[in-house]
Amino acid sequence: MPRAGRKDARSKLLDAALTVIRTKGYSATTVDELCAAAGVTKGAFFHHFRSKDDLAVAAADHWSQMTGALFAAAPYHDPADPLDRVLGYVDFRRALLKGDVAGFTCLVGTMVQEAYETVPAIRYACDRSISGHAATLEADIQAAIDSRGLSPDWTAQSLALHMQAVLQGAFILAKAKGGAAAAADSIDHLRRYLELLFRPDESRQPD
Amino acid sequence: MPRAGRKDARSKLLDAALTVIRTKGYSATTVDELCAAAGVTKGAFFHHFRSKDDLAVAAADHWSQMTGALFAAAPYHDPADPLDRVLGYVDFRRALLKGDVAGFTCLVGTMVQEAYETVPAIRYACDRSISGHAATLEADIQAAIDSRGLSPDWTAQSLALHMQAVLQGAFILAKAKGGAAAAADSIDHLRRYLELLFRPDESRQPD
DNA sequence: GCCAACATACCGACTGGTTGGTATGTTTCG
DNA sequence: CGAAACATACCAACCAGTCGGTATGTTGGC
Repeated sequence: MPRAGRKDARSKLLDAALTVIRTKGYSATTVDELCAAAGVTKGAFFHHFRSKDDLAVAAADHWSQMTGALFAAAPYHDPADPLDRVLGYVDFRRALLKGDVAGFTCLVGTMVQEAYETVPAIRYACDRSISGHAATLEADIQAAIDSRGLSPDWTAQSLALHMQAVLQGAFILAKAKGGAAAAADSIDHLRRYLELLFRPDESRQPD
Repeated sequence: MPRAGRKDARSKLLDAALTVIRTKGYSATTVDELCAAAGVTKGAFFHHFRSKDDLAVAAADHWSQMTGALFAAAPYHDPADPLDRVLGYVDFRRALLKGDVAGFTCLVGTMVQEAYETVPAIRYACDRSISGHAATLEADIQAAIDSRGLSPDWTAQSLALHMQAVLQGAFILAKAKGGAAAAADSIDHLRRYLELLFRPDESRQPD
């Protein structure tokens, strides 16, 4: 166990991986670069990870933990109405679109694009991260369905995944356009969709 | 000018780039690999392209041309009601989700994720491709707005881009899950959103 | 009609730097 | 001490890009 308080090489490498890989992509990121960004040597890298791909899997799991803690502590869980919790989640995601593009985009969305076919272990880790995060929304979505007596022809799970798809697509727009504006617009459309699904009357526009 | 009928090295390299890069990602794709897939030599590669990045830009433009022709010739332009044309586009995109994941995912969405920060020229080319394609939907969306006398607080352009975001996000889901099912569900949600936006009455579910 | 001059398309061996990974110390801590 | 946590030195494979050369037109002057 490393000394508490001071970060060990493994943690520094994982933290460095989050920023470097989100900036340059996975394949273009070299082990030396990762070591330099983390302030450790190559020996430390291969002491903690068997290979670069092995670090990618660990980084995806680390990402799941970091984001899991962030969303678990976020205030959107507070409202009594489950729909407000779901909409609060969307608002929370939208509010995260600040600063550099690399700062708010998704590690696993980036990595799975490059490695889905060539490195199955990375694909599995990214799927775990995305699907696991989506699953945290399912209960609130289902409660919103039940509270309004709806019986839709879609599932809470598919809507939760769709929300992730919109976010991932918004990140691609942000990368292509070099800014968050289009991504924010897309998240606004997602919010509007949820309003229309669950509050068709109130959200109808006047003639 | 190359002999008509026989493909020249440049075209073969661009065609090979579409499949290889979509399968392995841009950075992980080597020039030698591209040459092997195209059946040409390295000399031919650097005769036609100054660098690997130069080919990426040309491949993005080639992608725009190929997909532009595909969508221009598609039957979703036929309906008289502009909303039906927009919905027809979504149905057409959904119907394209067949075969291998690499076969239906997007070249420029893949490339921009890796190169948005490091190679500006590639980012511009990918933005041109995505935004140019989205622009082909704007007129129909605007006509659908006008035909129903709506005055929404969103623009036709933002909705067209949102549709691209959903598609790009759906591709990421497909890559993470190793199949098209989740992507198809997401596109279904996009279609439902459009129905709710433009036909709130008819698409209301019965109590 | 003919040939020199030039242009385009392509070939493939070669290079110099880079990359993931290894082998072998050294330090730190219980 | 002994093992885990690093550090240093090194390597073989690989990779983008180069370069001299060939084959096949194309153009223009006489």
